[in-house]
Amino acid sequence: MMNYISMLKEHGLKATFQRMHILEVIGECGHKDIDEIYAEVIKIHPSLSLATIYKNIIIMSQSGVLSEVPVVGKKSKYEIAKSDHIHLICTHCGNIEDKHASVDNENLLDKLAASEHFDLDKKEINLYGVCSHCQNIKVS
Amino acid sequence: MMNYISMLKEHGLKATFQRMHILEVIGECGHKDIDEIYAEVIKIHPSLSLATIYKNIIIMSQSGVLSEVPVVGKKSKYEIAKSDHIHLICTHCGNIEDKHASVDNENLLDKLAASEHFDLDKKEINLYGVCSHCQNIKVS
DNA sequence: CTTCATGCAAATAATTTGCAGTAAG
DNA sequence: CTTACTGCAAATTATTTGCATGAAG
Repeated sequence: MMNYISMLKEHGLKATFQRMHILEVIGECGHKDIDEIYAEVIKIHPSLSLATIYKNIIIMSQSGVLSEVPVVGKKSKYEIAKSDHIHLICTHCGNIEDKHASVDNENLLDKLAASEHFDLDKKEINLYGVCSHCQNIKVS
Repeated sequence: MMNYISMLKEHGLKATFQRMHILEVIGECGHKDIDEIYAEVIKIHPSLSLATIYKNIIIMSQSGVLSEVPVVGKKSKYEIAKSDHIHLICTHCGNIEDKHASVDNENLLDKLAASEHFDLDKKEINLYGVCSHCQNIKVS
């Protein structure tokens, strides 16, 4: 269980109930877009406005509390910021699963960037396909 | 020089002047978003409407003529569809450069997907950072 | 206290749609 | 010819903003 209060304060943001609720939803549900986050959050905090969601998703992404996962053909999803990893994105159900990259793999990308004199900040590896769960649904 | 006419027909789309102009702009300029594509296209075809750009970007992406490159914090860019490759995305100037992945690297991702019983369709590897060009600008 | 965050409503921007007219095959 | 495509304007959806109020530190 993460401590969202200190996470926010370390990034210079006040720990409001609204932010806590947004982080709790994202922390539990994984990768969700703005509308999904809003739909979940108002269940536990009905008066929270959509404008506040927008403002906070933006400021928390910029300050490094959240990270944005842009997805082909969909609205961006958001997750609690963490070390680089691979997203397995199901193009059938839209579900996203995290996979931590092998060191070998990361090194290759680091080397590529270094050889290009590219000051690498973030590696985004998104794998699109159909998850095993959806393959079963399709068959039946 | 690619043949956009046959490219469109192979995907079941009529080869209109509008589509040809959109493809020419994307082919020459590389990765551009909707607004940039529109701004370029009306230079050579002033009557082409923004709605037509939208309709065509969508249908050409769905049919596999174009592919969408979603970018953190920005509107998606579009490129002529080609084999999987790595994008070096400069977070300073926004420029995107293509790099073809080493076979070693691709295999690792293939294996990861296979071990998860994930029916892999598209590998998206986006490297975000500052390109060598922008590093020089920042220093000066 | 003092500053920053919220919530509303209103403004703006982005995208989609319907449909009559046109062009492609 | 026939079907698909375009362009316009209108509708819809998405996102941002200003400002008075309220909460956090």
